[in-house]
Amino acid sequence: MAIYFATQLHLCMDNLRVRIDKKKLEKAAYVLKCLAHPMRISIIDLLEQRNRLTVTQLQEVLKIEQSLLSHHLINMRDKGIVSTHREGKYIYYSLTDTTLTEIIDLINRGKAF
Amino acid sequence: MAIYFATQLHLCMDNLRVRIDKKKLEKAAYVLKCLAHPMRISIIDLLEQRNRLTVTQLQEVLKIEQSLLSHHLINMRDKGIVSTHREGKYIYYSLTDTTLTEIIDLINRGKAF
DNA sequence: TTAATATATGAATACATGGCCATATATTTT
DNA sequence: AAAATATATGGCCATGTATTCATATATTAA
Repeated sequence: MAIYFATQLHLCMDNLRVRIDKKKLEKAAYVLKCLAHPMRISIIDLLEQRNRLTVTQLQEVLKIEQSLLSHHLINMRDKGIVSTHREGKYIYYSLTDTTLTEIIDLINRGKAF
Repeated sequence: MAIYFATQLHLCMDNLRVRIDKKKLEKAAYVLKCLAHPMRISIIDLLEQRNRLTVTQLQEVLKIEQSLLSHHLINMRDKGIVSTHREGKYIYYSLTDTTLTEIIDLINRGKAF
């Protein structure tokens, strides 16, 4: 009876598969890990409002230490979430993908959040 | 000149604010942290397909060690991402919020991922 | 009641991350 | 050229996370 049930479970799972391939799973986890921080979510929210901001401008709004902000920004840049553009002594940061703002919007509405 | 520019930046940032309140930021980061793992993304993908699955069923598809899967599931349950329901010796896991599947869908389409 | 199955828990360990500080580099202003 | 400004980097430490292993608990089957 136990064997029967187990077999049944087994059969029943035969056509169930993870639909996302391994590479994409890893990339997604990698990027989500980067989203998963209050400060970085804030940065995304700010960049959504202004398109591009310098480190100093972000620092002014976020009120955090310069090097900490820099670490966060470079983390985000390394993961392809933001891109940079230098203009004189300023470096402008902007979002690379609107998917992120959609995720933030979802978060703002979701029950789980 | 430098002072003028700095002042200008300052003024320009006056009406820029993070639009998400602190509590929500923290909750979002907390939940996203939980999404940010290949195994847990896979679990969400599977639960989206079947509505509810036992640990054994998940284990069979994911081919990972029992206690590791258990740790992941309990992590997800603690964060309100999944809920459980016991039936005899089986414990069924299911998703609590469709926001998550929307996020997974976004991930599947987004450039950044 | 004993054995088997399903699931959870806890300790141990390795590794990653966040935050802080000091310092380096690039650019501009004086 | 020197000082000031904007940004990045690297070391350090504390804390968090993933994984494994051993063991515990709950339920059902024998």
